This record gives sequence, structure tokens and C-alpha cells, in this order.
Amino acid sequence: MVSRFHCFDSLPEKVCQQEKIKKTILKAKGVCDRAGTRFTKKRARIFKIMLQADIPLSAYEIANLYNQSSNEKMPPMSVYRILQFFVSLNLVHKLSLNNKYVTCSHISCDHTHEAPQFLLCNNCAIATEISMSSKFLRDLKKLVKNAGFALINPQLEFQCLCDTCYANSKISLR
Amino acid sequence: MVSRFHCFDSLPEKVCQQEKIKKTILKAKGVCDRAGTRFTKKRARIFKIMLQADIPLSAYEIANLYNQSSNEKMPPMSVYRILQFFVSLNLVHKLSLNNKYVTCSHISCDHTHEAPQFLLCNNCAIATEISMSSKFLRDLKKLVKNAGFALINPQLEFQCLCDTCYANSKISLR
DNA sequence: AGTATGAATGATATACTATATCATACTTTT
DNA sequence: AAAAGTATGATATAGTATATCATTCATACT
Repeated sequence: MVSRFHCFDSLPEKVCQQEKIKKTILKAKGVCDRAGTRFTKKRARIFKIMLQADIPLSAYEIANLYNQSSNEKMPPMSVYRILQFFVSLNLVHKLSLNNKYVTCSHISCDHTHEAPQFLLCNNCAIATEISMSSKFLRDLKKLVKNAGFALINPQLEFQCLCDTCYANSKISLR
Repeated sequence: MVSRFHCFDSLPEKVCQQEKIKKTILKAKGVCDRAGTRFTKKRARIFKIMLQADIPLSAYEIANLYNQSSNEKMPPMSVYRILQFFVSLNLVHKLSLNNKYVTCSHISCDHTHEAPQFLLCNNCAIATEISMSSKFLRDLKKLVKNAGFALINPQLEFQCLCDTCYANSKISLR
């Protein structure tokens, strides 16, 4: 039996997603307030674009998305500036493997995140942020120290295939 | 008592370094031979430049070093091509944290290297390659798998300060 | 209200990193 | 000598990022 509302099957999920975005934006605003900085309209708009995309975006991609949906101009220079601002507050992470930027996934949840790790699909755009255990982090710091260095940023990026792309790649190799 | 040859105190070390470079180049040539590819003069020259520098270099830096010491022109395009060639043979690693390239440090030693990790000083140019234990690597793969991904390249890069720069940074903060 | 201050953005130029593409030259095999 | 595959030349262009100076905006202070 087909629901009368089968066209809207995904609606509840989308509504939920919208709610989460709203909540995250509020949290981000809170972070800015506490830092004594302003969560301006342009910053908010860029932040929202990044949340809605839900995948890492390049600065120029963000500029394009911004300009497509508005009359004001958002030049790439300003995007970089705003991204740097968010990165400095840990609201956004920069991924050096693909030169893209993604919102921190731990803004709306309340647990502090010490060491973000990113799993990047090498084939599609998907990226997932996970947190390593504090034991893992301790071991890592020790390892680095023994080699004559001091770890100043525990962010890690892993070149992966997501399960879907991995399955597809195996099929295409036949 | 000062040695009569105090000006040359570092000579033995340098000679040793020269020997190591020669040996590494021969090994690299062997890798190319076995892969059915050619270790051409240009490739050899770039490889030597990278070994002598002993720090990660950008493609354009390599082109400049090449051109400074020769009359033939080495355009950046060719450098990129040759770097890609070396990377495909695992003779050179690309560091995405600083967009630079460095020779694999395990060419002259004979142990196979599964998972290169790089410790990059955020202040000076120094970078060190270490290898993680196979247990660490297994744990990592499991962690990634549990998150719905398959690890396709275990290379990792850590943003660090070398001990020297770390010490200096603490002094300058006073 | 007026102004001083610092924060944020506008605007422009430029540097740096990387790939695409088509043509030419060089090696090796047959 | 020709063919095939490998390597390089040459040029254009895409993509990523920073420097710098000018201007606008928000806030707090007088």
C-alpha cells in the first residue's frame, strides 16, 4: 500500500535536518558572542551554506553558491577571510587533502572534541568526522615526541573510499 | 686543542652523506628498471636535487634549483610530470599539508615501508618520515572500517613543531 | 548626538599550485 | 627502417590562496 503522502516520505527527515541546522547556527552564534566577535549576516549565510551542503566545499564553491542565491556579491577573498575566521574559532575545519572546508560536526552536540579525524572518500564528495580516543591521542603525542617533535594540531585526514564507492569500484574492476 | 683540520670538521659527515645519496640514486634506478621505466637524466637530476635538499620542496622550488644549476630549461610542467612519476613508484611522497614533495626515506634501507607518517615542523622546513607499527595500522583500518570507509592510503601528516622551534617559540613568548 | 576605536568588508592585484592538451623527440622492439 | 610505446616540449588555463590598502559598519565612550 502506497501512502497518500509518498511524495513527502522524506519530509520528516528534512524537517529534522532543518531543525538541526537552525540549532547549530545558534550554537555557532554563541561561540562568536563568547569570543567577542560578530556573527554577521554574511558569516551566517556562509555558515548556513556549508551546513546545508553537508559536504566539504572549496572557497570558490562557497562563493558560487552564495552568489547564485543572492544579489549581493560575495567575492572569494571575503570567503577566505570568513573561513579563516571560522577556522580560528574551530567552527570550521580545513581539509588539506582536498583543499576544502567543512563545518565542525561537534558544534551542536555538546561534547568537547579534542582531535578531529576526517575520513575522505577519494571518489565522491563524502567526508565524515570522527574523534579519536584520548588514549590514541596520548600514544600519538608520545610517538611524535620520541621523534623529536611536538604535536601542535592533532587533526588527521585519511584517504579512503566510502563503502558505496568501494563496492562500486570492485564491480567496475570485473 | 684545536684540530689542524677544524675547518673540515664536518667533512667526514658530508662525504658520508654524498655516499648515501649515490647509493639511494642507484636504488631508485633499480626501482625504475624493475618497473620497466627509464631513470632518465632529467629524472635523475630532479631526484638528486631532492635528496641534496633533504627537506620537502615544492614543484616550483625544484624547477628553480634545477635551472639555477644548469643551462637546460626545466619547466614546472615537466617537474610535475616527473614528480608524479616518482610518486607512482613510491620513490617520492607528496605532502598535502604544505603542498611539497619529498623523497621516500626508506629507499636506501631495505625494509618495506607500509605506512609513511610525516612529522612536519610548522615553523621551519624540517620534515621527518616515520613508520607506524603494523598493529597501529591494523587498528586504524578497523576504526575506519567501522565508520563505513575503506582506507586506501595509510599516509598521515602531522602538524608539529620540531624540538628546536618549539624551544624557541617558548622563549619568544616570554 | 558626535566621535573615536576596532571590527568587518570591499576592491584590486598578485602569488602559488596544478592540470589539460597537443606536438615533438627519444628508445626499444620487430 | 618502421612501428609502438615512452618521455619531454610548449602553451594555455584552471584552481587555490594571500597581500594590501581603502571603506564601511558597530560599539562604546564623552
